[in-house]
Amino acid sequence: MDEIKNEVNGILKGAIRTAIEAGELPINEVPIIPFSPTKTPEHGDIATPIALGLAKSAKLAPTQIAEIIVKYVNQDEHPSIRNLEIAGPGFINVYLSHTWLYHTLRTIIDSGNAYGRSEIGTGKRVLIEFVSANPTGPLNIVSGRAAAVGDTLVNLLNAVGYEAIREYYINDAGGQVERLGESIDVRYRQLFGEADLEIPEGGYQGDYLREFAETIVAEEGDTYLKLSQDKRISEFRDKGIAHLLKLQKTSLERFGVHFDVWTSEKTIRDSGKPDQIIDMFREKKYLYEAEGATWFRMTDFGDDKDCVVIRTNGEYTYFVPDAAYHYDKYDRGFDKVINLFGPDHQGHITRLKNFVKALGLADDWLDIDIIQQVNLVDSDGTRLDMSKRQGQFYTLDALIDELAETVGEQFAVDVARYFFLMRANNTHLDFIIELAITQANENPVFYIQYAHARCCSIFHQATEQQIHLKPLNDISLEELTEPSEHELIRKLADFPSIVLSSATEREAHRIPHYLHELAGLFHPYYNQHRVLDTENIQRTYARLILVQSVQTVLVNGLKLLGISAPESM
RNA sequence: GCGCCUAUAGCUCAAUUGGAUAGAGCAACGGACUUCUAAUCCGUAGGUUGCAGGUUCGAGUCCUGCUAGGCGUGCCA
Repeated sequence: MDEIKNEVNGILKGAIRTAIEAGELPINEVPIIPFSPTKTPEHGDIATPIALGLAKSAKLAPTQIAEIIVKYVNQDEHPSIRNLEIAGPGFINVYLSHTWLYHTLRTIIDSGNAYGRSEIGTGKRVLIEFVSANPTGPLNIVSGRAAAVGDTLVNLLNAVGYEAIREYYINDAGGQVERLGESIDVRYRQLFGEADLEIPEGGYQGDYLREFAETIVAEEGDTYLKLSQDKRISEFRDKGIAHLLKLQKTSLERFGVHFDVWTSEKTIRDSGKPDQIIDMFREKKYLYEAEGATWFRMTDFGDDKDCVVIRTNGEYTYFVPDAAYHYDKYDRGFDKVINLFGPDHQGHITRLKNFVKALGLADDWLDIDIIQQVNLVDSDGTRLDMSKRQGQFYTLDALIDELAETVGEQFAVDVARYFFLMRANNTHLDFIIELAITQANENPVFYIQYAHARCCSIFHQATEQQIHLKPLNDISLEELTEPSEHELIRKLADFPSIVLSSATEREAHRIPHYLHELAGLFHPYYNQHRVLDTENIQRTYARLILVQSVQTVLVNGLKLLGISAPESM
């Protein structure tokens, strides 16, 4: 598609140049030619609104300009163009000769699992940090969404040439993990008769800590009661972090997400890098003392408030290790860094970006996207509210468990990933459990997977009928004359540009939509036309190539999403 | 109060970033299995894109002001 677009681009530019030289187009230079999508086949294969754009500077009616441009295209010299048409307010619709369709199929077959890949990011290293949940509880649904999106984003960036990695920041230092230690301490002592002890303010109420305390007692008995409270809490903190981190890792592995790098906040703090950051900020006069604390002049960067970086008790607020962490990312040589944050980190975005700016790094070096909230919608339409602090929350594991009950483990992961990926990141996502399981028949995931299974089935049948694929050069693709076949090929031709734009715009949801559309063209085709037909073996060979191409794109697309492509269902 | 996000068919969402007649899927109704898998297909229906202005050849998309919801907002992360 891109090749042919370039060719058409060149032809139109040539026509415009000649028109200017002939004095028919009163403009100074040949403009960049925009292409707009053709929604229906009546609009041709490629369309451009260039005449609309030139209307103002040329002081001519758009249709008039379009006519002039078309007049200067010598169609005899360009066999790839079948026809040019002026339509609507002045669009130039380009109808391509069918050879490009067949060429597309050859490209897909030749490229195989590399079809869709491109090289815009070659030589650039990108780090994507996502999930990074506090090690104070199991992963919840929003973390699951972030995991699916981040994982796919890395796949997408790698597909377009970047060298992208997955990184998890472990918040194993600071106030929250202190509360974790205290909470475990309470649960532990409750098991030794102190029933009226309560979880402290800001602590963690969830049952998982009760269970964890029981495990400790079962394994080590009352040994911790002999320690001082401070010592005991710090032991429990470290034990708890290790335990919950392991739990999170297990959930992520189950969900098919493998992080390349795990960075510990505690390690960052202990490295002395935060101290260097503070020194650097002090040197640059970004800091001042007030009310017994040390403040950062956030207002210098356009924010409406300054913020505390060293508390009155002498400890750093999380900003300092966070700034140090990002400087560390920079030190590791990444050309670009992307963070996916949960909805509760809104306020952190501007500040972190400002800190990064204060470190002297480029404004667009760090991009931060919010992965919005997920509402689990119950069968009766009620939304389950989730808050870790109140102990009432839906874990990623619980969700997969629930899905797996009806559709099995593999599909449960597939369905969850698809649902998390099908919506734009910044929209609130309603996860309708009913649609994911009870109505499995109408499920978009199955719809796509079923299309793939049907492709496989056709090849299976072909083998049974002793029909064997021939080399591409021996097959006459001109047998593919049905409009539905051409429409399918056009859709297949779109795939690389969809992958490219999803990657660069970080809009992973376009892939699920695209695959659903592709399946939506394939199923009707399958129902209306037989692929295997011994009466017409030449056409059979050609159609098998088409089916193989569809299969290839489905596999490549699903792979980007981390969703399986079953051969039979 | 201020900042960010969201508002599109009964429901959940798209719309290639300013392009042609705003599209899918659910849910509803009627049809199609001696056929490469009926987890499929075919047909019917659904809209003042939250409201009011503005920018221009052209606005769901951009600017302003409202309305409603979500999140955030100087020593939690």
